[in-house]
Amino acid sequence: MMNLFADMRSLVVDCIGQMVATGDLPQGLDLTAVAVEPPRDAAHGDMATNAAMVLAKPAGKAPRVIADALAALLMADARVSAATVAGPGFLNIALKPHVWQSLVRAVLQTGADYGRATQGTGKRVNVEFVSANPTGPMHVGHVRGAVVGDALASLLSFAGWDVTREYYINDGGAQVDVLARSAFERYREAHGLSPEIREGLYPGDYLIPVGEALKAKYGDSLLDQEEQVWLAEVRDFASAMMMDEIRGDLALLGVKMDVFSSEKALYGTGKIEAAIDTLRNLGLIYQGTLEPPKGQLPEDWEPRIQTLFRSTAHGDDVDRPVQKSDGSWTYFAPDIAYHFDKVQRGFDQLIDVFGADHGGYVKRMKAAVSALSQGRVPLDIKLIQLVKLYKNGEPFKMSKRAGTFVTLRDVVEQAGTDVTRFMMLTRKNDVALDFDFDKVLEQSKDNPVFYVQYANARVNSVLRKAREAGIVVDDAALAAADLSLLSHDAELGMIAKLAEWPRLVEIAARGNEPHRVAFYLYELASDLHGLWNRGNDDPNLRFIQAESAVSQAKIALVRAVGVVISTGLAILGVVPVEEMR
RNA sequence: GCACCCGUAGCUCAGCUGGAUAGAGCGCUGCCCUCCGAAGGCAGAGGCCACACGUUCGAAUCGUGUCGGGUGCACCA
Repeated sequence: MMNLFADMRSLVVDCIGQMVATGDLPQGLDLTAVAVEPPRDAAHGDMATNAAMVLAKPAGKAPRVIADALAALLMADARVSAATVAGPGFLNIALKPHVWQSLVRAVLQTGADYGRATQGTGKRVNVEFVSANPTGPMHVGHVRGAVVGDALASLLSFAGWDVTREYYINDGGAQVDVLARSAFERYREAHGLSPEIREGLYPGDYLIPVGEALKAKYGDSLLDQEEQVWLAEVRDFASAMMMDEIRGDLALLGVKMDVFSSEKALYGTGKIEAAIDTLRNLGLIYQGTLEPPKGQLPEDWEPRIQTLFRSTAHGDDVDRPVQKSDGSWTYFAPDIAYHFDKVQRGFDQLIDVFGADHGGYVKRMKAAVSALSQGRVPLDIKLIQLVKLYKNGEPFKMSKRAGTFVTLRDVVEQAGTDVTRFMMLTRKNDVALDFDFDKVLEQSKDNPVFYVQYANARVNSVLRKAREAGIVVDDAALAAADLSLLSHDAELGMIAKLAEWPRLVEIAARGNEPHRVAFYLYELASDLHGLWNRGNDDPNLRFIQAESAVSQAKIALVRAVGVVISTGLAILGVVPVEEMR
């Protein structure tokens, strides 16, 4: 796969090897810190390496001495046009134009696979995200986590990982009982009785259809029964309906899960016991009493003997209870079992996408996975910060349907799937994000979604115009074009941006940071808009020229940009538009 | 009180394993359509990268501490 930065790094490493062979450098050097990167300032050349500075100390030589020798060796390579030493020992490398030009051909030939990385090849990763309680429709808070999780999964897949998208249904706790009671009131309502939506129940209108469905199924047979009679059935019925609702919400966002795992399904199977026993066999389970929390003491605090997990042995601040004093499991216990299950399914890496309010949960979860996998499986937890909604500059927080919160459906119906998804990725996950309904629909540079889409539309516009002019612009013809005609600095600069794509994918995938893709696409779009407009001043830079061969070369570049935009947008789950309107 | 996250231009934010003169958008100034979409582009002004020490050839980036802001803190999920 075409990755110029990786190629040049290999070259640098080869040259270092030669210097070792000739005795100019000692053997056994650690080369992991040797990097080949785009220089911050384009005037410095095409690529820069820190090799001489990194190796200076272990080699016991001045960086510039190493750099000079390295430069001479690099110059012998057919791809290198210049290798100059600068500053404290940077080695700036300039590539011959044909190297850049051939990259365009490679992009056109590999198409949507250009930039695909191999760092995850042969490895399996599980990305757990959303995991909303099945007690109502998804709300704004879930949207960002859903998009980030889904885009991250796509990104990792593009980086070679075998990815499983997974949803953990929290259907085992007290809140599904609350759901059942709330639904029961709607069931009474369906029978013409006035519902008593007491404090603590879910008031949203979305439960009205659940009440009606209960009536359709059970008639009036549950009406005068005690709670203990109907609770379990109504709970299962209502949460199943809510999961259908949630699946619909996910579909609206374009998210497809591979696996839904149920918390409730863990109970009674012995899985929780097995997970805890595994920890016990490691000597990490004991009976004990926790210290009271520092600071203001809860009023009803009293020391209690509980079953504790020695999470402090794996980096946590305090040990955590897995069983309450009455012997029942805490929420943490099935979570341990669930993660144990994921470990046993053979994943090489686990990722959890949680809301920022779960920050206090991170250390204990990592401790559990570390213990259960004997340190084999890393768990990365991405905490997703809040989304603040605005409309007409005012905070926007009520929904017609749900009453107390804005639903995912509210957002997607107003902003559209593509806009919503892209906007959710315009911040890194641990920073709060403002989402302004007016701004995201605005057609201006201020709106990154529009800006990137506009660039893609311009690519298509050029292809369309070229066809009208009788120029052959299918990918095969463009790949066969005489790309040596792309010799202008502006064009070579555009290619350099395309060359960054594989590198960007690697960096983003390594850090589990899909937002980097969105930022890259914005920069790529900016470069294209810039190149486009330079045709105003310099007719030689216009894409469609009098000579067909010249046009083909220039259009090949434009098309290559379009390929990368499409590929990047696909990772984000955004459909590229062909034409603005 | 403790833990985690954040603190970069007037505003909203990028900044990968430490690298050369710290970037983008908005806003502000001034330019560019006889030209493939100006829904764009170019240029300019605007910074003690919260602060202080430390590590190093080199720190916005790593470490420690301080100050601001947010979030979470016993058998709740």
